[in-house]
Amino acid sequence: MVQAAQNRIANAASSLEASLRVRKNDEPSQKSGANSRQEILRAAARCFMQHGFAAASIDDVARELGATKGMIYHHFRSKTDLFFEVYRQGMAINFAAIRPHSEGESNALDRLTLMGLAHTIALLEEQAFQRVLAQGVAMHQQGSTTAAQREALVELIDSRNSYETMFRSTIEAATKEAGLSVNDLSIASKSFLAVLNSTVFWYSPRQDNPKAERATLAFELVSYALKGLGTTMPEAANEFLEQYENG
Amino acid sequence: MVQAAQNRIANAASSLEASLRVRKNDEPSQKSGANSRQEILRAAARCFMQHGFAAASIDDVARELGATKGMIYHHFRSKTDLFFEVYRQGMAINFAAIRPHSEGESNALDRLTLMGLAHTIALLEEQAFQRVLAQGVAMHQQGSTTAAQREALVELIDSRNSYETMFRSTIEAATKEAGLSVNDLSIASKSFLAVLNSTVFWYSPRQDNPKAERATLAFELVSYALKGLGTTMPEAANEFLEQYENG
DNA sequence: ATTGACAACATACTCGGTAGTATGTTCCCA
DNA sequence: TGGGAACATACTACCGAGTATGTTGTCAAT
Repeated sequence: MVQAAQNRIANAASSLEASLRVRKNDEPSQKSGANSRQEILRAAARCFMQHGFAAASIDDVARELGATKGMIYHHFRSKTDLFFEVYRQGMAINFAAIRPHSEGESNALDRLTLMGLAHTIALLEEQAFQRVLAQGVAMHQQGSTTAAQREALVELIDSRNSYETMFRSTIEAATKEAGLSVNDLSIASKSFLAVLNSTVFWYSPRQDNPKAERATLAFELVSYALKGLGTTMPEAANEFLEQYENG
Repeated sequence: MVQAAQNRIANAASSLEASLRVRKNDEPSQKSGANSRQEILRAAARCFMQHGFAAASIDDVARELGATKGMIYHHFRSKTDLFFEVYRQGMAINFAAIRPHSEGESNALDRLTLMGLAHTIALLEEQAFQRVLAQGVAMHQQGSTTAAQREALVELIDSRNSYETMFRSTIEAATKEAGLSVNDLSIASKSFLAVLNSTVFWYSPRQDNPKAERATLAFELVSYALKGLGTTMPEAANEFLEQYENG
């Protein structure tokens, strides 16, 4: 089941990239088409970020698009479904960011470092989606009415757990390989991610050079998180960040 | 202005302790009196924690107390005011927890460690209030109607900033005294607190021995946070935790 | 070219929930 | 005994989710 959830998330990720590519190649003001769904998701992410799920209204999202409720409800069954899709997309972005580095042939510490850097940069580049993830799904445990919503809910929770497990097992491997000072693996994993995720609450992008700023911020955070595990930043980090700033 | 805010927060803290003491000495089922205000705050904190500010209704809070709206609005002007008071109380709890250790005559690293431990334990003991703090006040920036509310808002923000500054300056002092590996002081402070605060999102108390569990959890978290700064837990931690578990 | 059918919205409406208020009611205390 | 504190009850007004229906463009078949 977790694997199925991951596959669906991965599909959502690739369809996201596809639609983004389509939008670039199409006419600039193409209003119709399947990418309107993507615009809704982005606008919804901003609204949910600003006001929270309950306080954000469907009309707010529509207004941000210069549209009306009818459009939203043409693409999504309910406000809850819309929120879940935003959440899925956020998770898909994160999975797409770290997966390439979770299976590299290098050692575990390098993998962990690159995963952390990629995670943090994805966080900084998609703040809106990430703050929706930070809001969590706990609130919806109470009042998910339909069966499909409950199903979607456990899928999101599975996906989030699977994501954290990827970090935890990499930390575990690195602990064995490099002899880190990890006492409680669960607490260490939570703390590691907490450091990286903390940016969404206080980072506001500067104007001059966003890419360089994100790179240095990610470096500082991952450096702190690694020191918390009892190790230091490996050389592989510099290579990755240079590639990011140029690519 | 910041100092004034701190004083008012401190007053709220001592009045909290006073009312708690009063409740213990009074008859067990004393319904009337000034402590009903405290019960409202505790119930409101639980509701705001579970559903978030917007989704939690005044009737929910009243129902949790076996009362009705009229009682709530007899003590608080509006839902926003109630939230602000919960927030103030949460900050007051935190200030009361760490202040004794922020002015001890020991070295900066000891002070930082004890502040971190006290902060984390206060977090674990008052989850409801702390999750309200985590929700933040950003949402209310938009729609604070009355002038008094806007004033209260900046006071809360000042208070929060003042709290973080206490940690930041202690980290700065410890960096100079003990030569920590802190590059960016601001990022280090944010990360330090992020590790300690992360518990509110995933900690759920066990039944057997809550005090011991909190002590070990706080130890692990502060240990991680200190390693992130490039140092290790000093001996003063053990003394503090033993005193906590017995006192 | 015409028609019909469907997608992609906009408009107008219903309806339940909730913040806030206005008005009792009870009890205590001066 | 009367006045106010500490509530409960009853009511209003509004906002927002969801729905029902109208409108427009497009495309495909005939």
